[in-house]
Amino acid sequence: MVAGPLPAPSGPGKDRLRLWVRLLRASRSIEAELRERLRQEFNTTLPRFDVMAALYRAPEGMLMSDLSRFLLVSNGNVTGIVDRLVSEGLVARARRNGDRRTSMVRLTEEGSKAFALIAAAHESWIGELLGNVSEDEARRLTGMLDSFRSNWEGRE
Amino acid sequence: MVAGPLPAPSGPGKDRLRLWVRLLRASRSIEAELRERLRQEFNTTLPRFDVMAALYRAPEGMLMSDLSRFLLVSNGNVTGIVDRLVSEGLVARARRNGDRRTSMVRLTEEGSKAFALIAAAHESWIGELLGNVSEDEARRLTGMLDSFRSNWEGRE
DNA sequence: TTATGAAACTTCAAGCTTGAATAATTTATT
DNA sequence: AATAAATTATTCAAGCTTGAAGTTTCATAA
Repeated sequence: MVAGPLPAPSGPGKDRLRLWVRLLRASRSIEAELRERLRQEFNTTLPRFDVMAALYRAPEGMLMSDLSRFLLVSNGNVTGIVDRLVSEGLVARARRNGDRRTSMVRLTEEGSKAFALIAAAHESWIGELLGNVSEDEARRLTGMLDSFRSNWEGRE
Repeated sequence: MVAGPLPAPSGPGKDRLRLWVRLLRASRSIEAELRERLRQEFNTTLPRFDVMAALYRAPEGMLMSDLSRFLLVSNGNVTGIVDRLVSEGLVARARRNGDRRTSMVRLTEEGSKAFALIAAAHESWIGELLGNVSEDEARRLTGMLDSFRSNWEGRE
């Protein structure tokens, strides 16, 4: 699905196909670089960073199902990642009184401190990796992607 | 750092960070939808589709290392995916006279026919999923991503 | 030639990811 | 209350992905 070294395709719909290919290659390139740096500098992974980032914004904690919905991944997936974060002492599951099926997942104090460090590095990496996109261009692109998202939501 | 409803992040570099988050969410949403349809309609996966797409554009075949470089994935990864495609009869490894370390990987006739069908569906799915991005907007976005890519390449 | 190193590919362990199946609990219905 | 249905989370098998280590082959040079 990634673009090829051959004659540029043309015809109806080709512009959108080409856009998709560029979008995918860009996000894969950046993701790969972030993954590499997270591993080298902080000995962690992108999925763990994603979970911690979500929890960092929710000091009161999140349900497992909130996490999987927010991160766009499956329930079983989150279970495994949280398991590992718990075993590293970065995250804790807290029993709830109301509903015994669920538990609130939140960062431990150690997890919160660790994340703050990683997040600062992460933000500067993004600034570097997207350095040749001007802030103005970034805002315009973001706007386009927002309008895409608003039309996307409500699918399924 | 007061707890509570999180203010939209602001400050230097926040626009790029926000752009990255949107980019990632957009491509993950679309990828998830494509994966689901490939599974339901064609009983295949996105990585297999990617490999077949690359080979479809190279009738003379590709080396394993060409494939992994082109697809932005590791060598060992491609080995596994090609193994499965070979066992399904969609792809073949052909010995080369010159260099016995390598083999040319190419689509079988069956693989080529199968891919043509899937690719047609894939393109129409993209047209649908990106339907609310106008062709003109698609071209502009593509242009921005292209300029990003050209600055990106030459890293590492 | 023979050693040395580089290149192409595979194998492996660990982790990520999914969809399906299951278990536990809560909510709704009768 | 008793039953049925829906919700929440975990478990599981299969496949994807990586980085590192290992194998085979080729290229270079001493």
